[in-house]
Amino acid sequence: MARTAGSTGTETLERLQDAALELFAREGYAAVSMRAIAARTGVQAGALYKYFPTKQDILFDLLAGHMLALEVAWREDAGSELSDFVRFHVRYHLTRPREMFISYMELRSLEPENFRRIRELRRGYEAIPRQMIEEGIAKGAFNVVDTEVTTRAIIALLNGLTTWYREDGRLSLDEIETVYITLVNRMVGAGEEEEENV
Amino acid sequence: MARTAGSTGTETLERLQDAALELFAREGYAAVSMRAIAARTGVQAGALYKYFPTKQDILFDLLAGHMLALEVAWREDAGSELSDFVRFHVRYHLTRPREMFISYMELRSLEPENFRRIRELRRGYEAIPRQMIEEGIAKGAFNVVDTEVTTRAIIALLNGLTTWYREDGRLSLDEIETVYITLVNRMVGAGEEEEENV
DNA sequence: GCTATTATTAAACGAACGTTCAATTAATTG
DNA sequence: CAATTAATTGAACGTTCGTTTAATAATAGC
Repeated sequence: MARTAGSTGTETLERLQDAALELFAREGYAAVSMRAIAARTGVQAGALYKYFPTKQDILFDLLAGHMLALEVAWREDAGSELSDFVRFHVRYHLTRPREMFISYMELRSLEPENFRRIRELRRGYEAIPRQMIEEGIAKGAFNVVDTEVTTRAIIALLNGLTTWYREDGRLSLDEIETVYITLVNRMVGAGEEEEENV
Repeated sequence: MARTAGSTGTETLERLQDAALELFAREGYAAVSMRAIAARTGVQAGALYKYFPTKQDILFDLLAGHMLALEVAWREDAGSELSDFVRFHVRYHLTRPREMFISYMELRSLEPENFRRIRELRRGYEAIPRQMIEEGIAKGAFNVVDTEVTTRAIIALLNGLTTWYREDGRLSLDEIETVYITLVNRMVGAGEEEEENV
């Protein structure tokens, strides 16, 4: 019962977070035990508490980390068109399916205060397409029946990728990206006569 | 420790199923204890086992019951147009938000065999819009970039209602229904020049 | 009004849970 | 190479979990 040969804090932390991400995505937060996370990390359960004070903190850190990285990534190659956002969103999330999955599936597993904080980050991110849609309507470039429902529907469409996308599927990332851009453009009534310019 | 005055099996079963539905929807299957379900039902935990052999069976019965009722309801007022399906789907689910929520959120909580059975029911139901889209394309009434991605995206859009719809929201059922029909019509490229006929 | 039958309680089961902590070894520092 | 710090073990804590069961009160059938 002691320190393991070759162990370093940084590496164990990385394995721990990857283990938690994988297990939370596969089984759901509530169904995953600290012992299961520890086993996948390659340590005993007690060792996890060197890195996180509670199980809840593991989840919160994963979700907050994802949301912050997402915002940073967007700022790095932000575009001004709604199609730029769709392209970015699809590409970013399809290369991180587990993060995408838990960050909308496990909101309910957050304690109230943590929930509020993640919800705020999420609101900030979703404000991006929301504003693009509103501006497009204001400029007359878009044409929708109801701004609010359309906005929510588009966000739901994008997040819904989670429920059916499989990395080993026959569909390529490019293909999905292209189709989603077309779908969203149609939903907002963009172009109208030159719609298919993706 | 005995039978409670005025108790009947049928009524307790109904309360039990409603309690489980409410709690599973709010907290998630894994986070809900048999004792919590019992408390909301108004009995002790042991009494639940007169009605279901295991906790898993409560969930399975809820999901299977929902899927079967859904299919029956569709057969009762089935239409031939994709917009008929969208109208039906939105209306049926928005009046049953808890069932809608758990039946796509708690698939992961099903044991393998139960999962397969519910997935089959779900496949059967989703075959309805799938076929409508395929036929629309074959007839030249629809125009899409990729059938498979479009179909999945529409299903994801419909199921995504779950994530943002709140019964106390400002949006009426009719309003959401109308917008969703328009959105789906646009996604499949229906009409093209007379698109807004809902 | 007795007799089955039905519905429930209360207590108990072992297992698993999240978490704590003293002991111990590996790596790092000077 | 000794002293310090970092990382981990393994056992234990009290609690809660899903489930079982004997006892018992309320109802239904004849």
